[in-house]
Amino acid sequence: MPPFDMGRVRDKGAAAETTPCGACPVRTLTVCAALEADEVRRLADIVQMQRMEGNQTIFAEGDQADALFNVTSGTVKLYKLLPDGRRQITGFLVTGDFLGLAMNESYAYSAETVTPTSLCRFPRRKMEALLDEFPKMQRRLFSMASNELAAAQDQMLLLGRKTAREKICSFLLMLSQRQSRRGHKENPVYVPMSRADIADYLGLTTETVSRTFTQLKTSQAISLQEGNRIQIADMDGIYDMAEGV
Amino acid sequence: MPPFDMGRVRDKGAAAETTPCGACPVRTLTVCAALEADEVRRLADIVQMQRMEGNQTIFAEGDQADALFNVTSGTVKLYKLLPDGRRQITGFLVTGDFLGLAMNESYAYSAETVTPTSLCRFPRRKMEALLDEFPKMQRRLFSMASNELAAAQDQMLLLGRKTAREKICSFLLMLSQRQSRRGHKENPVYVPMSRADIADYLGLTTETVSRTFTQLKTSQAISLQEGNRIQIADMDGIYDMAEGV
DNA sequence: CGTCTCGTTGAGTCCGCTCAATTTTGGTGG
DNA sequence: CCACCAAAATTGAGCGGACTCAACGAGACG
Repeated sequence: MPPFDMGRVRDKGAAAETTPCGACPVRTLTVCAALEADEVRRLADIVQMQRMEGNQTIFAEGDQADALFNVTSGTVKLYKLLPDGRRQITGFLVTGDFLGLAMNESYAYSAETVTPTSLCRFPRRKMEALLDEFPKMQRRLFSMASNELAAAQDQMLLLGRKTAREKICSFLLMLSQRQSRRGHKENPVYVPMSRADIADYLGLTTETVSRTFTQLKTSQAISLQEGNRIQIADMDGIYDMAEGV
Repeated sequence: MPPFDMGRVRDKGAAAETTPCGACPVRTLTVCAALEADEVRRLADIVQMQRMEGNQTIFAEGDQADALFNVTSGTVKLYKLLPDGRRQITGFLVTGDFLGLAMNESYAYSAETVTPTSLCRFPRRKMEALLDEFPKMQRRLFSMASNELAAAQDQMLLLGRKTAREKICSFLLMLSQRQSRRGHKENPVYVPMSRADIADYLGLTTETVSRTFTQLKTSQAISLQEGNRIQIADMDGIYDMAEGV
């Protein structure tokens, strides 16, 4: 056992922690991709690596927003709560995603890890100073925010107008497309989150999520595999069902 | 009748069209607020004023995105459609709001006027060139995108987890707060959009919207006034109902 | 005055929810 | 390696809130 174990022991890419950004394996996926070598070094000066287990709170809605994050591995969920405990998950972040786009002085949502996760932590003030220096980075961040906004609108369409089956199919396709954009195969789809998380993301209950998976399984459209993976057998069918065709 | 009637006749602030930006009455509300006088002049060089009646299409989802807009008066709705015609309105824009935050090469949603509307139209390429020149403006736009993102998350909570009554109450409060932020009274609330638009914004049907208004009216929480105005009689009660308390 | 659109109201249905009971999974210790 | 337990997922039964379908009323407009 090492003298300190902030979780680094299980990180195969631990080199990233000693040379924080230059050797970062996910740099091309994220904000940092916009930067030159010397700019990356400036970023490395202010960044702190952070590793967390699953189901840990990163920050809570209303907390003073004094840091931004970049997810370098793992999955994170963002959510908002109603006073009586009803929860809406507004997004799942994966490797390369930026955490902290929507915030003023305080965070507008809570963030929790789903799986064990590595984060780059940027103190907010220093980050803002850096943004003023590097318009390219600012631009990149703006473009990411634009994409987020477009995704948010898709999600509104889903929540407001789609049936349970359409929601589940859309969800599977979203995960599939996301992992293929990240350079993985589109199939099988890795689904690390619980039924409860899926339900709170899609505006359903865990029972309905479960029943809908069963239906899709029975109709041979998908098959559940080990390790939280789902094989989409009938990709075209799922596509059509996602839009109600 | 004037020789040309692109709608200007009904615009009391028609001066804005002759000195496009310098004299713009809503400049402090929007992107342009970030700019110096000489920068505003540069912006004025590329802007076109545009006036439209109600229920006109500004652009459609999938159209090539070659312009951005600023709403200088009136109300605009943004929406997405499913193949079978189901519609989700993702937002209502009013005076000072920026139109075109979420887009790549093509628009991610359709935009239609609700009431007669004035727009500043910015050709996209020229706008992008200007953004590179004026980081302040870029920054302002980023900050607006952040706010939009936070609002989108609130809307997801509403769509995914709130009941019909909670949705209607939240909607009224949103309109009330928006108009008080614009310097108007918080009450009565101006509601220019149809029941169908409200329904498609809240993920309900027109019948349910109508029934819920009737309930709130019956319970003395609100009263409908002439001119599409709604008086919130029990502001605290509506607040509580908006969050299910 | 007739027509058309929009909003309201009523009656009945259904999809997804609630409540409850199993079954399965994954982690722990013997 | 297996037994045990708690947590998660699945399945069942019945209910209810919002939907569908339909009728009716109220303005707006020609």
